[in-house]
Amino acid sequence: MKIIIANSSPDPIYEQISRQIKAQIISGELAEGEGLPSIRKLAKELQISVITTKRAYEELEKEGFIDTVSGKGCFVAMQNKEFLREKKMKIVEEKLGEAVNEAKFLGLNIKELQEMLYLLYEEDE
Amino acid sequence: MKIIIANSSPDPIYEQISRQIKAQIISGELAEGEGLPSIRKLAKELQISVITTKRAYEELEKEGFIDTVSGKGCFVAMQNKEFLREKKMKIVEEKLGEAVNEAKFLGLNIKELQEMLYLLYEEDE
DNA sequence: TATACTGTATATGTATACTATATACAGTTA
DNA sequence: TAACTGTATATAGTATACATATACAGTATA
Repeated sequence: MKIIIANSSPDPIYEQISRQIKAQIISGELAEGEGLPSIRKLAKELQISVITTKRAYEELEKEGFIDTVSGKGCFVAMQNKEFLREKKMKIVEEKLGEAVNEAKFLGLNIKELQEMLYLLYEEDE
Repeated sequence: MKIIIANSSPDPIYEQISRQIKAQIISGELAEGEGLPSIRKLAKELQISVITTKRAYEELEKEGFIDTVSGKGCFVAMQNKEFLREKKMKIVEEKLGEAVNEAKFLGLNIKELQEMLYLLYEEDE
């Protein structure tokens, strides 16, 4: 498994790790049921503390991307497509909700908002 | 000018102030060119430090809602409607942009996003 | 010009949250 | 038992955010 830590990045190490693993799960690069490196192994490889890798894995577990079994290891969760989809929706919904609240406060109507969304989406295709 | 500070609120004082003033400017309750209470006067009234009111005003100036003139005071900015609109758009765009990035990363298409947006907007009407 | 207002700049205290850690503990397998 | 897994607790360093006092500088006007 490839993980790259940039010390120059403003993002915390544990987040860099969990983000990269999450991306690999979503893209299918990491298959369902596949085992992840143990927190110790990964920590050694990346020259960081066990606690930090643990925290990265914790994030992933909280979001349902992996299952972790004490004494055995961490594994990519079996996720039926629908469940994964729900999870994605929820993440985006949160962000979108903030935008909507702001828009309402500022008096933008739904049409304006939709147009804006469309433009932003097409922007860098 | 009415400003209410809730010590129970998790939001910092300066933000409570700037948010309320911003709302009053947007709603027209505070007219263009109208003078705001001086940072000292407001600070005394709210029983807080001058620096805190100053900070609230700074926020407002950064966003273009007020103009502040050293030695004279702070005034609601002259804002042609178009300019105000642009500003609103920019604020919302930022939030919306985050949502779009997340959506793309997660592989949601524009149609799904638009639907989600619509539902969120209609939600609490 | 003196006075009484305006906003400004600097240095400081405090609290809180975040990141990362060491180390001792507990489960699993062979 | 040995060698691997993850877990829990206590701790330290750092960064950031919030609010402050106080000394400074611009402006108006009596």
